[in-house]
Amino acid sequence: MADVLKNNTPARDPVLMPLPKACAQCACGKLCFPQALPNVYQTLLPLARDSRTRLRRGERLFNIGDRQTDVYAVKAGFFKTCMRLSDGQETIVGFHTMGEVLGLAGLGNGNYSTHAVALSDCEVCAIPLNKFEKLLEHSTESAHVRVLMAREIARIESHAAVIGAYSARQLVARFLLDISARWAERGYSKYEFVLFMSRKEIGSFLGLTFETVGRTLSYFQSRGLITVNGKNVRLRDISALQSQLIHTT
Amino acid sequence: MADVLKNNTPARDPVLMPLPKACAQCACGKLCFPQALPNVYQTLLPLARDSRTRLRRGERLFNIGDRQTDVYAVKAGFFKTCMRLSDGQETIVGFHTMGEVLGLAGLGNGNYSTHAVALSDCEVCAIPLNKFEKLLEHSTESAHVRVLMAREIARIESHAAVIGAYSARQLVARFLLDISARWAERGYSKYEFVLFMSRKEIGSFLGLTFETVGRTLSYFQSRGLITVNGKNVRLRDISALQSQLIHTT
DNA sequence: TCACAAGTTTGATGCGGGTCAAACCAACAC
DNA sequence: GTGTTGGTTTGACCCGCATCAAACTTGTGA
Repeated sequence: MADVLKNNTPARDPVLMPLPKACAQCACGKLCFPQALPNVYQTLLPLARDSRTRLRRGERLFNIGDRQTDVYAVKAGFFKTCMRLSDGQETIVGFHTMGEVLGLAGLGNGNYSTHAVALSDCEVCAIPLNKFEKLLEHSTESAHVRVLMAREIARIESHAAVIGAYSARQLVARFLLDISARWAERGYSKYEFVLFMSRKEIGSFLGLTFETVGRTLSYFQSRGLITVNGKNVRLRDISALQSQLIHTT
Repeated sequence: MADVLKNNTPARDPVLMPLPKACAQCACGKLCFPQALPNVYQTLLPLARDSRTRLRRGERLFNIGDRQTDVYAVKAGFFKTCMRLSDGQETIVGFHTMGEVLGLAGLGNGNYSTHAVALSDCEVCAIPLNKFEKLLEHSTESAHVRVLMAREIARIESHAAVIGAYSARQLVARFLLDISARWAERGYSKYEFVLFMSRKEIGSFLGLTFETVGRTLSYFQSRGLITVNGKNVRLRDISALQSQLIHTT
């Protein structure tokens, strides 16, 4: 939780501090605050409470409804963000990994709008809200945050549209391709990866049951499109997977 | 009135020109750029290309993929925003009415991420992007736009979660209650309203077929929860509708 | 005004995916 | 090691919603 984090940032105006070039060296590279904004690398990390905040698998970064204290950049590991529906059940609205920023939706009313739970051991930059807002007084950084938020809107809109319109096969195929693409962006193989979430979590994200997710994976395997072994997945025929997307049953 | 408005707006900065008080008089009132930000009423409208841009039913405000030129505030009428899926079909991702801002998602890459189509005759403020960005150099306005975007993220996240998890009855009940609440916010009756979209459009938004939407409305009517007559709806038992949301099956 | 297109309602039927169940496996605590 | 818990796979069944169809209503344009 945010409270346990220690503030070790300098006392002077943090926004304009010479940077420890930690962002530049960070494994997230350009993914976190992406292209065309070199200044951000120099301004973000020095604002963090602690550039090495770690969470263990299962720990929560923040809770829905809690007063927002920080904005977070994921440095390593995987998170899920969850929403609680009116009937009490929890639904996953996103999976997040290195280079992504968590907590932006909380800027709407000052409370986090989702939970964020670590799916693996994680490392984040926690940027206290007041420092973050200080950063946003600079128009370049401010514009950049708008870009991040706008992308988030477009991403979720597309997800919502797809959830309502696609079949289980289409959804699972799209999910695998999405993971693969994000993996490739980070320099890993787009063909082989480890799912960092359970079938149940995939199902919750896609609006399916875990049995259907598992069955669909088995189906793809039986057709030679992928190889699955537990959480290990290998995409054997990406274009065939892609063609699953356009074919209405 | 003009004097009041002049007071807090320095004359030399073009962004903060004394306003023609149109925003203050606008029917959107506080809904457009909501509470706690009086300055915005005074700065937004003067930036518009034309404070009386009108569209007729069926016209498009912008198209997906087009280079973004403006951000829009809806003054009157109803819009839908649509996304095109990889298989070519179009899905509705939102309905929008007076006081809501369209085009914010386009700030992500400079292109509109959805279509926006007028469902009725409409009137909008079209604010050219360069003027909008000028406005955003002021930290108050910039923060306000972040609030709008953050709310949009939370709204769509919740929509995506619900689409995947709710049954047809739950979805339609929630939809009616949502319309009702937004209607009430604008000073109209929360009990009686005219649906400004077709069954097919509701279905597209909720991930259902138009037949299922119609049947569900008929079902609610048969149970005395609502009265439907074409596009005219009257909510007769709001709490019973709300209880539809929590009851699984 | 009429004519045609589009939207709505209701019914009949079938399938995709939810539900229930059982066996198996991996992770972890002790 | 052993027990426990949670995740995975596969099968059997069935229900909610999609699909197909037909009759009807509403809207729109000449």
